[in-house]
Formats: sequence, C-alpha cells, structure tokens
Amino acid sequence: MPDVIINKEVFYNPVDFVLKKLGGTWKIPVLWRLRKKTWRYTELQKDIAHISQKMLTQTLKELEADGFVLKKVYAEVPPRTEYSLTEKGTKAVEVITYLRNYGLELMKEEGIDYEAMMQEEAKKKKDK
Amino acid sequence: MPDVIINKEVFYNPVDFVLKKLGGTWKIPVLWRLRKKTWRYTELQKDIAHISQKMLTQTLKELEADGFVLKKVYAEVPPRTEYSLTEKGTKAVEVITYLRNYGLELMKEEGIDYEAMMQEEAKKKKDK
DNA sequence: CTGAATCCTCCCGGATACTG
DNA sequence: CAGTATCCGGGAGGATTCAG
Repeated sequence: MPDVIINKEVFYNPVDFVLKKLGGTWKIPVLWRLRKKTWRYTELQKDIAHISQKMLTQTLKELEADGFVLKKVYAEVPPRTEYSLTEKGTKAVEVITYLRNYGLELMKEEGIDYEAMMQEEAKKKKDK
Repeated sequence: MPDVIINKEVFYNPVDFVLKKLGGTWKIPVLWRLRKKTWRYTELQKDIAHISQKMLTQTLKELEADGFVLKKVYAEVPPRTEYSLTEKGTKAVEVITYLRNYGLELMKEEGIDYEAMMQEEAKKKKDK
C-alpha cells in the first residue's frame, strides 16, 4: 500500500478515493434526491432534514466541482438555481443504489425494516 | 428522511448505515487483506502502511463485534491470534470490490493509473 | 431566494508509554 | 506477540450573522 497523493490529498486505496468524493454526511442524500429530477436549492433544504444551509451549499459546490452535478442559475428576481445530475453523477447514483441495497440487507439482518419505517414517516407527514 | 436511531446511533439512510459499519480509514484495508487468507495481527500491522497499533486493534475489534471477522486466539507462548472473514465479511468484500472498481474508473478519468503506481511500488520494495 | 463568513464543538485517529 | 491506556491536534459539520 503506497502513499498516493493527488492534489495534496492522501488516500490509501481506490475505495478511499470514492469515499473522499461521495463520503461525508450529505453528498449521498443530495445525489439520491437528484436521481429523478431537477431540484431547487430551497427544495433540497426543505426536504433533507437537519441539513444546515452551510453544509448544503458546501456539498453542492463540491459535487459541482467534481462533475457530479450541474448548476443552472436563472437571472431572475428573486434568483432561482436548479441542480441536476451530470452523466458522471448518474453513474454515481448507480453505485449509491448498489450500496443502498446492501445497506437494506444489513439492516434487515439486524431486524430493522427501513422501508416500513419510511412509510410510517410518510403517513405522519400526511396527517399534519 | 426520518431520524433513524438504533443503538444510540443516528443515521439518515441505508448507505449511511453501511458506512458506519465499513467506513473510516482502516476497515477496508483490513477486510481487503483478509479476502484470500487468514492473517495474524503482526502481519497485518506490517503490511498496512501507516496504521497505528491502536487503530488496528480498534478496527479488528469492531469488525469482529459486527460479525465481519472471526478472531481465533491460540493459547501459546508467545500468543498467536489469527483473523479471518466470516460469511458476512465475505459478502462485505464483494461490495468493497464493486466500490473499488468504481474507484479505479474514477481515478482513470482523472488520469491516475493506480495499478501502474502499485507496480512501481512493488518494484521499489523488491529492490531494497 | 441563494448564498458567504465566522466562530465553535465534537470526535476520529496519531503519538507515546505500559502490560500479560 | 498482541494488545491497553492516555493525551492531544485537526477537520467535519452546527449555529449564527450578513449580503446580493
């Protein structure tokens, strides 16, 4: 295992490389939402519970810089910004989907039925 | 996205769940080495560059507790301990392999030929 | 509405010393 | 040989305030 240093970042293996790009708490929730459609900044902020404004901005900026996400700014008042997946981002979502399925398996092994929990949550939301 | 709390750990999605199990700097390098054979503690320590004794112990302990790794202690003097993959661990390595291949792709896109770099390193080692 | 700029907290992982 | 125990720094991410 060598020391691989690129752009002043040290990483030890290809998986590490992926996790430096897609890891952290917020990249995945954002990419996951973008998988089907374009989202506005505020929509994302409302939909992703607990994300701070700082982390949403930072996450989107990094995803854009790494070529996973496309940012479109409309010169309107008030301003509108839309985010969508690039081709590279679409590929990343495939990987995330794979990882997600494995996650669901692992959770099931521990007796956690994630999808049932999600439905519960959705119902609560509706009741409000 | 609900707040899912299990064993006092909060996580936001199934991918997060996986990364809580396999994430961090050292779980993957360890599991990767165990994929083909059993390793002793000291062998792992020698082979994984930069890993501290603390992190190796901690990593192995967590992997064992999560059921990915089997620990076998031989009551000899000096003591001998061997680590191997469980069935669950073998499944995890499949996921890691998938992730690793994606990592290699990403690196190639950025003009990084990881496998060539590895061969360079191997040659250097031999020369010494 | 879509950010930028600061300050602060927590915890992962490193360094070092000790043990059965 | 295979660990424990302790102390410590840095960076990810939260809270708050300001701006175009």
